[in-house]
Formats: sequence, C-alpha cells, structure tokens
Amino acid sequence: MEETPLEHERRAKVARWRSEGREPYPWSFPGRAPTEEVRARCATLSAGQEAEGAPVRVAGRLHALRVHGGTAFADIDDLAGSLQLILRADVLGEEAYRAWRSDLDSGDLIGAEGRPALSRRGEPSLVAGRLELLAKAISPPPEKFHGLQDVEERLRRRYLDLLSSAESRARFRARSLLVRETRRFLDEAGFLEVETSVLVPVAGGGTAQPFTTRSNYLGEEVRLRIALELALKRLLVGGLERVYEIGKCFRNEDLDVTHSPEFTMLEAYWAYADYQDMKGLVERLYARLAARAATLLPELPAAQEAARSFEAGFQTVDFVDELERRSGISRLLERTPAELRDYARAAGSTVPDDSPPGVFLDKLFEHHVEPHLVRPTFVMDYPAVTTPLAKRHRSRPGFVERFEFYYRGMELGNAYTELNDPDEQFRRFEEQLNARAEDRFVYDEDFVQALRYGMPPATGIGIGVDRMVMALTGTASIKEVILFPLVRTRTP
RNA sequence: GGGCCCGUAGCUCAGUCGGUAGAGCAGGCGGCUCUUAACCGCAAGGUCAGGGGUUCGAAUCCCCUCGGGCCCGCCA
Repeated sequence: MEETPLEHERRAKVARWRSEGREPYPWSFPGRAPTEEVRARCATLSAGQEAEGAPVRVAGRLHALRVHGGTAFADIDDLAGSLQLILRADVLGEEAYRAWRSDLDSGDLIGAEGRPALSRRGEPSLVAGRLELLAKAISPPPEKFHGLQDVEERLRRRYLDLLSSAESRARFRARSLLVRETRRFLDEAGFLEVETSVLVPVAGGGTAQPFTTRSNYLGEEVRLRIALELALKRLLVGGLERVYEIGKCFRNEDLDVTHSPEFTMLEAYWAYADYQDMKGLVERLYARLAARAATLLPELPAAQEAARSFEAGFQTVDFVDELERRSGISRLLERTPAELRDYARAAGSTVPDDSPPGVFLDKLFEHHVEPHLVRPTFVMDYPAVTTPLAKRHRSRPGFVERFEFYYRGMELGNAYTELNDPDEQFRRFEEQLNARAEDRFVYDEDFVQALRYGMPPATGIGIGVDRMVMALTGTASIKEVILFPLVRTRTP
C-alpha cells in the first residue's frame, strides 16, 4: 500500500514510541465514562471553575488540537458527543506536555484522566492530569471542517464518513434504535420473530429478478429471496399465528434513491385478522417510531416534522377515486386495456403493449397520485389484476383487500387481507404466468400445496425498513441509510 | 438502456480566452497559558482519474476507457 508523506511522518512517531518502550496500540482503557457524563458534570460549574472529587476517565478520537504555548485544547469525539480536553504544561509537567503536543495527531484515539472543568470561556472540558495513546492513526482523517464531501468515498469507505460526521453517526444509530423499537412493538403485540431462508429454490412473493447462485451440496441452482411472504405464510399454516421477520431481501435490479439491490424488509402476518386491523397496527407503529425518532434526533427538523405528521394520524383515500380525481380520467374501470395503455403512455410510461391492464393503472397512479401523497396516507382497495396474493374484496367485485401507505410521496409499505383459498391462488398464479411472455415468474408449487392444508384467514404486511428510516430521519437517498451499499469494484 | 454533470495536493476547493499549478485545512519547523474552523511567521507537498489525439504549447479543446452523481426509463 502506498504511503503518503503525512503517513510516513505518523509512522515515524509510532517507531519512536516503540523505541522508548511505550505501546502505541494498548489493550484497553478501563473505567471510561462517556463524554456526555463529563459535560453533565460541568453544568453546575462556573466559568474557569474545576470540579472537586475523584478524576474521571474519558476516551475518544482526537478531532482538533489547538496549541497556545503552555496550554493546548484537544477536542475528542465519542459515540454520542464530543468534549474538550485542556492540556496544561503546569499540570502535565513541562516535558510531558511538550511531548504530547508534538506526538498527537488528529485522528488518534486517546484516553484522558482528569477533572471536569468549565474553561474561562465557558466550554465544558476535562483538565487532563494523565493522557494515554490508545491507537495511533497512521492515515489522517478527512478535513475537519467540511468533512468527507466525496459521495463515492463516503459510500465505499463508510468508516471515514462515520468518523468524520456526527450527523452520519446519529443517523445510523437512529436506524438501529428504530429497528429495535419496531421489534419491541411487535413483540408486545404478541408477534413471534422468526428467521427464514435467504437461499431458496423459488424466489416468490413478487416478480423482481432474483440473484442466483449454486449449492455445491445440492448440485442445484438456488436463488436469494426477493420477499419473505411465502415463507411466513407457510408458518401461519403451521400454526404460528402471529409471525414477523426483519431481514435482507435481494432484487437483481438497479440502484436509485429509493431502491437498493440489497435491502431490509419487515413482513408481519397476523392470523384471524384482516387488512383493517393491519391498518390500525401500522398507525400505532408509526406514531411510536416517529416519536422515538424525534427524541433521538432533536436537532433534525425532518424528524420533528415526521413526529407531528404521524401523531396527527393517517388520511385514507380510495385507489380508484383518488386516481380519477388527480388524473381527471373518469370511469377508469370501464376503459379498455388499450385506452389505459394510451393514458399510461401519455403520463410518460414506456410499458410494453401486452402488459396486463393493472400495470397501466399502477403507472398512472405513480405519475398522477404518488407525488401528492405527502402526509401519511393509506391508499385502499386495488383492482385485482396486479395483486395475485391478496384476497378478493368482500363487497367490491374486481377488487382486492389491499392497502399501501405513503409519506412524502414515497411508498412505505403494502398490506393485504391474505388470499388463503388454494384453488384461487393456483388460478391467480396461472394468470400471472400467462400474462408474461418472458418466464420471469416461476410459481411456487409447494406454497399452493401448503394452502391446501388450510391457512387461517389472515392479514399481512411488508414494510421497507430502509425507507422507514429515510422517512423518519428525513434522508433523501436510500444509500445514506445503508451502511455499505452495493458499489462497483474498483479496477486499478 | 437514454440524457446531463463531475473526477486538480491526504481532505475541502479555485484555476478566466489553450501559455507551463493556486488557496484553506491537515502535516513539518518556529512563536504564543482560554482557544473552539484559534492565531502569526517560514518551508514543503501534484501521474490535474487513465489512455490517445489536435497544437509551438493542453488541467483547459476532441475521442475512448474507468469511477461516481443527478434525471428519465425498467424493477408490483
């Protein structure tokens, strides 16, 4: 690996430390308190005052070092905050002070022990009586003020993004805690978390292109799942009644601001309930998550706004009514497929002529309605044509019991009253097979077999976890909520 | 798949009409005991993404390649 002159300089410092018998990469730093705690202890001090009592130990990454002759100010970052260390020649000793002043580089991980104090200018600080190098950084961190601006570098080397951006750390921490909150919510509602297979013989539950690979053991081609649906419904047949899974799904398609080939899906299935029950569950889940995000990210306007929006509750619109209203096209359901296709074309879609009519309706909806679904919105009751896994509507012929929900023009999830009639399921799969010239859709025979044993009436939902985090943290691109998004391998 | 844009020092960015490479931060040396994007002085740091072409002369113009971004299309 190439070494820059800066790195050479830092490596020389490591060598010097070692030659003096000091370890630049020690094993631990016990008894360390979060910087937050020191800041809290400073709250009762007045400017220039030092706290009484036992010294405190803190550790973190050196972010800036301001040297003023016999005093130096060092800012360190840890997970949740940052803290100024005050290094003084008269506290550390002249010789030690001089050594630290020249040995420390930004990016170094250091530990300090000392007393909390407010600086004369009122900055919460720790007056360091002892310092320890915990890990020497050979490569310098990104520029301290602007941070890492290069989008490519941020994605390829996420550690640099995280170590230089408190905002990025806060976003990914929020993601983790929101997922934890989701689990807590579903656990409390009596759902059982399960893990089903990522490697499957048939990638069902959608029509997206799967990734394929090969099992040496089986000597067969296997696929990465594109959805969780068919596995979880089998568990309903098996009597697990309320199940959910949060896990990676894979679709061999393009990456854009709302799609990633590898993404995290939450699906939940609830026996003896229908899509109206699921609507209530979604409303309660999002109210809770948005409130949580708002407290996690108090300085983020988008998080505060999301909390207000979801607390106010969802509006409910009807798919066909809303589409007719927004597009100005009347009697949509009486239109011929050719008419619908022409409307879709006029809306800028290039769908093939032989697409099923439901596809045209979806395109029209995407174009005319989706951008307007800014506040939390349930879109209810879809025409049956594009939804082979949902149950027919109890009172509207030609419709299925399905809703999607939206926020800020982005689809966040999709729910049905689940189809559990094995014969009708078989027919719907057949229709889907016939509707497509290319055999992208392989139907899952064993799933129909499972339904023959009886699946309880149930509702189910799929929620894109990445999009959920985007919505609640006000993040515009899915790549910014995925730690290591898929990027092309660099060829030298 | 189509269109537009970007790639210059470790990082953040300038670079005019084609005239031979600039700043800030970081790093080095020196100064400074309350700064917080600290400050002041000195010195150093370049495969201008890569390759080819036009030209007396290319970071700059043209072509190709690589990587990335945005928009459109496709992906229920």
